[in-house]
Amino acid sequence: MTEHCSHSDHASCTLPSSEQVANFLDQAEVLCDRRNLRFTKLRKQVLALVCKAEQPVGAYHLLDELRESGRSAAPPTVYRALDFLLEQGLVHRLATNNTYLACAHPQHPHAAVFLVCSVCGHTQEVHTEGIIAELRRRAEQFDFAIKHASVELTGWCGRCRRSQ
Amino acid sequence: MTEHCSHSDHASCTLPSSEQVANFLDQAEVLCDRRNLRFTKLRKQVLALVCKAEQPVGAYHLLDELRESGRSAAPPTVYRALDFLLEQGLVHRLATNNTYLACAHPQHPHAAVFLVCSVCGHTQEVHTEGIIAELRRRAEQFDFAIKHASVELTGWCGRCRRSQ
DNA sequence: TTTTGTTATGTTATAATATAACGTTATTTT
DNA sequence: AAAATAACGTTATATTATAACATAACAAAA
Repeated sequence: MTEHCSHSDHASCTLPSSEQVANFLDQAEVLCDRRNLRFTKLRKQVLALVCKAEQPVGAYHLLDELRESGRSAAPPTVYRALDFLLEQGLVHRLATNNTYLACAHPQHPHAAVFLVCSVCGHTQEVHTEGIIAELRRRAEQFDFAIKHASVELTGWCGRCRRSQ
Repeated sequence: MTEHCSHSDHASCTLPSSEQVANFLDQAEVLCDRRNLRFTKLRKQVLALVCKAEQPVGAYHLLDELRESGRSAAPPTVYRALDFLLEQGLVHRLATNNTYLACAHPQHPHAAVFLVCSVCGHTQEVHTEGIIAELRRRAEQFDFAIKHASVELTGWCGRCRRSQ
């Protein structure tokens, strides 16, 4: 698992080129091995589907894809796999639209900020530790210890704004 | 509608004392009048229910309460009222747990940060314009214009932390 | 290397959350 | 008063997620 993001803009690293997907899956396998967890065929397949999607996907979309692949699958099939991947920090869940996307930086646990375009659906994971640290400080002032930060910013991406 | 919060800690102003609820409903009515919108009996009743709840409530809980009050109600009844109240900034929706709570400061549109205790459910609206402004700046760096910020911090409140 | 325990998955059913569609009532405007 | 608009009633259904229990796969111990 690489430690640093090679992108200049600090946006999502999980672009769906097949090479990147394959690399990401390999890294996920290493990560699970190190944690003595089973990166089963199902989990790998679900992660691959999430990973190669251009945009965050819904659970039932993944379910359809699993079925199309020939596998017998029901809702618990996909939710259980997603739960595992969420716990391991390999995917994120967007609460505002009930979708899942591959984590850009599974190597170290992190809270992330998501920019969700309400027009085209394009979603970008931005990792700004500064923001999260500031939120943590503010929460502490209220005697509150953050376990999970859901920061989802919905609006218009530049592309959609310019094309009206 | 008062312009400034009287609390020292900048937490939620909507505590469920009946006096405060009545005051809040009056303010909501004034706000709707000024906007030439109808603060109907249903909308008032739903806002009252949200407002007097000690914690954020689910839509179907509100539905039950409407029915208990003798009114004929179905899911659209409550969702339509909630949609209106959301649009007017009188209530917020928490995406992480599908609940609704009265807005602490409906007088001016604002994005808020929520501290949600995963143990006792206690939820606090914190209004830190600094955080939201900073998020907006960060988003701008990505050519992104925020329409809505969902910032929900889940964790342990001091009370639950101290009692383990 | 069977036995045993644990983890993961299959399967059916159902819970929980939310909206579509269309008819009726109430309110506002003309 | 008539027409237009907005709100609400009602039925049905879509969407998202979990409960519960059986079977299979894997790991650890004997």
